[in-house]
Amino acid sequence: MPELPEVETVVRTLRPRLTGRTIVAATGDPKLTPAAVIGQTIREVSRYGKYISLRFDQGLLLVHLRMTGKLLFDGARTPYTRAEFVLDQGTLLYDDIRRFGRITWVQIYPSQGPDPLEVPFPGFANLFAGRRARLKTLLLDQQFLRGLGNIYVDEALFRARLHPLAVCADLSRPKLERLHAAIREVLDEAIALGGSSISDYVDGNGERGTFQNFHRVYRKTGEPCVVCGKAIERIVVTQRGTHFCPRCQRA
DNA sequence: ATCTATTCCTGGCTGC
DNA sequence: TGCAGCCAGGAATAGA
Repeated sequence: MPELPEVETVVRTLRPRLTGRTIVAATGDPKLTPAAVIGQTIREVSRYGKYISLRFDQGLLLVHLRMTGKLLFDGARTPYTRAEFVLDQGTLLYDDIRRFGRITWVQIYPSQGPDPLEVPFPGFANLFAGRRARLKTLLLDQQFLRGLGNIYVDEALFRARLHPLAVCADLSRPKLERLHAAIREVLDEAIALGGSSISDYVDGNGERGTFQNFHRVYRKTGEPCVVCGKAIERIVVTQRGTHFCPRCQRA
Protein backbone atom coordinates (compact mmCIF):
# COMPACT_ATOMS: atom_id res chain seq x y z
CA MET A 1 0.00 0.00 0.00
CA PRO A 2 1.33 3.36 -0.94
CA GLU A 3 2.94 5.21 1.97
CA LEU A 4 5.40 8.08 1.91
CA PRO A 5 8.18 6.34 -0.09
CA GLU A 6 5.75 4.99 -2.68
CA VAL A 7 3.97 8.32 -3.09
CA GLU A 8 7.31 10.10 -3.34
CA THR A 9 8.34 7.66 -6.08
CA VAL A 10 5.12 8.20 -8.01
CA VAL A 11 5.63 11.96 -7.75
CA ARG A 12 9.21 11.74 -8.97
CA THR A 13 8.23 9.61 -11.97
CA LEU A 14 5.24 11.77 -12.89
CA ARG A 15 6.81 15.20 -12.32
CA PRO A 16 8.75 15.43 -15.62
CA ARG A 17 5.83 14.02 -17.60
CA LEU A 18 3.06 16.16 -16.11
CA THR A 19 4.59 19.54 -15.32
CA GLY A 20 3.34 22.08 -17.85
CA ARG A 21 0.72 19.73 -19.31
CA THR A 22 -2.85 20.92 -19.80
CA ILE A 23 -5.85 18.73 -19.00
CA VAL A 24 -8.03 18.57 -22.08
CA ALA A 25 -10.75 16.24 -20.83
CA ALA A 26 -11.61 13.95 -17.93
CA THR A 27 -13.77 10.84 -18.01
CA GLY A 28 -14.76 8.13 -15.56
CA ASP A 29 -16.23 8.22 -12.05
CA PRO A 30 -17.53 11.78 -11.48
CA LYS A 31 -16.28 11.69 -7.89
CA LEU A 32 -12.75 11.16 -9.22
CA THR A 33 -12.87 13.73 -12.02
CA PRO A 34 -13.58 17.25 -10.73
CA ALA A 35 -14.73 19.49 -13.58
CA ALA A 36 -12.56 22.30 -12.24
CA VAL A 37 -9.42 20.76 -13.76
CA ILE A 38 -10.62 20.83 -17.35
CA GLY A 39 -8.61 23.27 -19.43
CA GLN A 40 -6.15 23.92 -16.62
CA THR A 41 -2.39 23.55 -16.74
CA ILE A 42 -0.40 21.54 -14.19
CA ARG A 43 2.12 23.91 -12.62
CA GLU A 44 3.69 21.64 -10.04
CA VAL A 45 3.71 17.97 -9.01
CA SER A 46 4.55 17.31 -5.37
CA ARG A 47 3.86 15.12 -2.33
CA TYR A 48 1.94 16.14 0.77
CA GLY A 49 2.06 13.25 3.26
CA LYS A 50 0.55 10.37 1.32
CA TYR A 51 -1.17 12.67 -1.17
CA ILE A 52 0.03 13.22 -4.72
CA SER A 53 -0.55 16.93 -5.35
CA LEU A 54 -1.08 18.53 -8.74
CA ARG A 55 -1.04 22.31 -8.43
CA PHE A 56 -2.99 24.44 -10.90
CA ASP A 57 -3.51 28.20 -11.03
CA GLN A 58 -6.98 27.81 -9.51
CA GLY A 59 -6.40 25.09 -6.91
CA LEU A 60 -4.97 21.68 -6.08
CA LEU A 61 -5.90 18.21 -7.25
CA LEU A 62 -5.06 15.77 -4.45
CA VAL A 63 -4.81 12.06 -5.26
CA HIS A 64 -4.80 9.55 -2.40
CA LEU A 65 -4.06 6.00 -3.56
CA ARG A 66 -5.12 4.33 -0.29
CA MET A 67 -4.65 0.58 -0.82
CA THR A 68 -4.68 -0.29 -4.51
CA GLY A 69 -4.70 3.01 -6.37
CA LYS A 70 -2.32 3.63 -9.28
CA LEU A 71 -1.67 6.85 -11.14
CA LEU A 72 -0.12 6.07 -14.51
CA PHE A 73 1.21 8.18 -17.34
CA ASP A 74 0.24 6.62 -20.68
CA GLY A 75 -0.65 3.39 -18.88
CA ALA A 76 -2.80 0.62 -20.33
CA ARG A 77 -6.50 0.66 -19.50
CA THR A 78 -7.71 -2.19 -17.31
CA PRO A 79 -11.11 -3.26 -15.97
CA TYR A 80 -10.15 -1.23 -12.89
CA THR A 81 -9.44 2.06 -14.62
CA ARG A 82 -11.70 4.45 -12.72
CA ALA A 83 -10.74 7.78 -14.29
CA GLU A 84 -8.87 9.10 -17.28
CA PHE A 85 -7.37 12.56 -17.72
CA VAL A 86 -6.58 13.38 -21.33
CA LEU A 87 -3.65 15.79 -21.56
CA ASP A 88 -2.36 17.92 -24.43
CA GLN A 89 0.43 15.36 -24.55
CA GLY A 90 -0.35 11.90 -23.18
CA THR A 91 -2.93 10.54 -20.78
CA LEU A 92 -3.07 10.17 -17.01
CA LEU A 93 -4.93 7.05 -15.88
CA TYR A 94 -6.28 6.38 -12.42
CA ASP A 95 -6.57 2.67 -11.68
CA ASP A 96 -7.95 1.27 -8.42
CA ILE A 97 -9.08 -2.31 -7.88
CA ARG A 98 -10.68 -1.74 -4.50
CA ARG A 99 -11.96 1.80 -5.02
CA PHE A 100 -10.59 3.02 -1.70
CA GLY A 101 -8.64 5.84 -3.31
CA ARG A 102 -9.86 9.42 -3.52
CA ILE A 103 -9.25 12.34 -5.87
CA THR A 104 -10.30 15.73 -4.52
CA TRP A 105 -10.20 19.34 -5.69
CA VAL A 106 -9.17 21.71 -2.90
CA GLN A 107 -7.80 25.19 -2.34
CA ILE A 108 -5.48 24.33 0.53
CA TYR A 109 -3.86 21.20 1.88
CA PRO A 110 -5.72 19.42 4.68
CA SER A 111 -4.22 20.05 8.11
CA GLN A 112 -1.81 17.25 9.00
CA GLY A 113 1.25 16.69 11.15
CA PRO A 114 4.80 17.49 10.00
CA ASP A 115 6.55 15.50 7.29
CA PRO A 116 8.88 12.95 8.93
CA LEU A 117 11.64 13.74 6.43
CA GLU A 118 11.51 17.44 7.21
CA VAL A 119 10.88 17.73 10.94
CA PRO A 120 14.11 18.36 12.90
CA PHE A 121 14.74 16.47 16.13
CA PRO A 122 13.70 19.04 18.72
CA GLY A 123 10.32 19.48 17.07
CA PHE A 124 9.98 15.74 16.60
CA ALA A 125 10.62 15.07 20.29
CA ASN A 126 8.13 17.75 21.35
CA LEU A 127 5.35 15.94 19.50
CA PHE A 128 5.48 13.12 22.04
CA ALA A 129 5.29 15.21 25.18
CA GLY A 130 2.18 14.51 27.20
CA ARG A 131 0.81 11.97 24.77
CA ARG A 132 -0.40 8.83 26.54
CA ALA A 133 -1.26 6.95 23.34
CA ARG A 134 0.65 3.89 22.19
CA LEU A 135 3.65 4.54 19.99
CA LYS A 136 2.39 2.74 16.89
CA THR A 137 -1.04 4.34 17.17
CA LEU A 138 0.39 7.85 17.08
CA LEU A 139 2.88 7.11 14.31
CA LEU A 140 0.00 5.94 12.11
CA ASP A 141 -1.99 9.11 12.85
CA GLN A 142 -1.58 11.52 9.93
CA GLN A 143 -2.54 14.42 12.21
CA PHE A 144 0.53 13.56 14.29
CA LEU A 145 3.05 12.88 11.51
CA ARG A 146 2.14 12.75 7.83
CA GLY A 147 3.20 9.96 5.52
CA LEU A 148 3.86 6.86 7.61
CA GLY A 149 1.73 3.74 7.23
CA ASN A 150 1.73 0.20 8.52
CA ILE A 151 4.83 -1.06 6.70
CA TYR A 152 7.19 1.76 7.58
CA VAL A 153 6.01 2.12 11.17
CA ASP A 154 6.80 -1.55 11.81
CA GLU A 155 10.15 -1.29 10.03
CA ALA A 156 11.14 1.94 11.81
CA LEU A 157 10.18 0.63 15.25
CA PHE A 158 12.30 -2.46 14.66
CA ARG A 159 15.31 -0.40 13.65
CA ALA A 160 14.84 1.87 16.65
CA ARG A 161 14.40 -1.19 18.93
CA LEU A 162 11.13 0.22 20.31
CA HIS A 163 8.00 -1.73 21.23
CA PRO A 164 4.86 -0.74 19.27
CA LEU A 165 2.84 -0.53 22.49
CA ALA A 166 5.26 1.80 24.30
CA VAL A 167 3.52 4.83 25.82
CA CYS A 168 4.70 7.90 23.88
CA ALA A 169 5.13 10.28 26.80
CA ASP A 170 7.37 7.77 28.59
CA LEU A 171 9.99 7.59 25.84
CA SER A 172 13.43 8.84 26.87
CA ARG A 173 15.35 11.32 24.77
CA PRO A 174 17.78 8.64 23.50
CA LYS A 175 14.87 6.47 22.42
CA LEU A 176 13.26 9.37 20.59
CA GLU A 177 16.58 10.13 18.91
CA ARG A 178 16.78 6.52 17.76
CA LEU A 179 13.22 6.68 16.47
CA HIS A 180 13.78 9.94 14.60
CA ALA A 181 16.88 8.53 12.93
CA ALA A 182 15.26 5.17 12.16
CA ILE A 183 12.25 6.75 10.49
CA ARG A 184 14.41 8.92 8.26
CA GLU A 185 16.74 6.03 7.49
CA VAL A 186 14.05 3.55 6.47
CA LEU A 187 12.17 6.13 4.41
CA ASP A 188 15.33 7.23 2.60
CA GLU A 189 16.31 3.65 1.82
CA ALA A 190 12.81 2.81 0.60
CA ILE A 191 12.67 5.88 -1.66
CA ALA A 192 16.07 4.95 -3.11
CA LEU A 193 14.62 1.56 -4.08
CA GLY A 194 11.37 2.91 -5.52
CA GLY A 195 9.22 1.88 -2.55
CA SER A 196 7.71 -1.47 -1.55
CA SER A 197 5.59 -3.48 -3.99
CA ILE A 198 3.78 -6.04 -1.84
CA SER A 199 0.90 -6.57 -4.23
CA ASP A 200 -0.44 -3.75 -6.38
CA TYR A 201 1.84 -0.77 -5.97
CA VAL A 202 3.63 0.60 -9.05
CA ASP A 203 5.05 4.05 -9.84
CA GLY A 204 3.85 6.50 -12.49
CA ASN A 205 5.52 4.45 -15.21
CA GLY A 206 4.04 1.17 -14.02
CA GLU A 207 7.32 -0.03 -12.45
CA ARG A 208 7.42 -1.97 -9.19
CA GLY A 209 9.62 -1.02 -6.26
CA THR A 210 12.09 -3.41 -4.64
CA PHE A 211 12.23 -2.36 -0.99
CA GLN A 212 9.90 -5.24 -0.06
CA ASN A 213 12.97 -7.47 -0.45
CA PHE A 214 14.59 -5.63 2.44
CA HIS A 215 11.76 -5.64 4.97
CA ARG A 216 12.99 -7.00 8.30
CA VAL A 217 9.73 -7.52 10.20
CA TYR A 218 6.69 -6.52 8.13
CA ARG A 219 4.78 -9.76 7.38
CA LYS A 220 7.71 -11.83 8.64
CA THR A 221 5.74 -13.57 11.39
CA GLY A 222 7.57 -16.66 12.62
CA GLU A 223 10.73 -15.91 10.69
CA PRO A 224 13.98 -15.41 12.63
CA CYS A 225 14.92 -11.87 13.59
CA VAL A 226 17.83 -10.70 11.40
CA VAL A 227 19.55 -9.36 14.53
CA CYS A 228 18.98 -11.95 17.27
CA GLY A 229 17.30 -14.92 15.61
CA LYS A 230 14.17 -14.94 17.78
CA ALA A 231 10.92 -15.51 15.92
CA ILE A 232 9.13 -12.36 14.75
CA GLU A 233 5.74 -11.99 16.43
CA ARG A 234 2.48 -10.56 15.16
CA ILE A 235 -0.04 -8.72 17.30
CA VAL A 236 -2.91 -6.38 16.45
CA VAL A 237 -2.56 -2.69 17.35
CA THR A 238 -5.26 -0.19 16.34
CA GLN A 239 -6.80 -2.83 14.04
CA ARG A 240 -3.47 -3.19 12.21
CA GLY A 241 -1.30 -6.24 11.87
CA THR A 242 1.87 -5.39 13.81
CA HIS A 243 5.16 -7.23 13.45
CA PHE A 244 8.08 -6.97 15.85
CA CYS A 245 10.94 -8.86 17.50
CA PRO A 246 10.00 -9.65 21.12
CA ARG A 247 13.67 -9.69 22.13
CA CYS A 248 15.01 -6.61 20.32
CA GLN A 249 11.89 -4.55 20.99
CA ARG A 250 11.17 -4.90 24.69
CA ALA A 251 7.94 -3.56 26.14
C1' DA B 1 -7.31 12.80 24.76
C1' DT B 2 -7.79 8.10 23.71
C1' DC B 3 -9.79 3.94 22.41
C1' DT B 4 -12.89 0.74 19.88
C1' DA B 5 -15.85 -0.63 16.25
C1' DT B 6 -17.69 0.05 11.67
C1' DT B 7 -17.66 1.10 6.80
C1' DC B 8 -15.71 1.05 2.30
C1' DC B 9 -13.92 -2.82 -1.41
C1' DT B 10 -12.22 -6.96 -3.92
C1' DG B 11 -8.31 -10.14 -5.20
C1' DG B 12 -6.05 -13.79 -3.20
C1' DC B 13 -5.57 -17.25 -0.07
C1' DT B 14 -7.11 -21.26 2.93
C1' DG B 15 -9.60 -25.29 3.81
C1' DC B 16 -13.01 -28.62 2.78
C1' DT C 1 -12.18 -27.93 -9.68
C1' DG C 2 -15.35 -25.29 -6.96
C1' DC C 3 -16.64 -22.40 -3.46
C1' DA C 4 -17.55 -20.26 1.03
C1' DG C 5 -15.23 -17.62 4.31
C1' DC C 6 -11.76 -14.78 5.72
C1' DC C 7 -7.88 -11.51 5.34
C1' DA C 8 -5.27 -7.26 3.97
C1' DG C 9 -5.91 -2.01 5.72
C1' DG C 10 -6.02 4.11 5.21
C1' DA C 11 -9.12 7.13 6.56
C1' DA C 12 -13.60 8.82 7.98
C1' DT C 13 -17.03 8.38 11.32
C1' DA C 14 -19.66 7.41 15.48
C1' DG C 15 -19.76 6.38 20.13
C1' DA C 16 -17.79 5.30 24.73
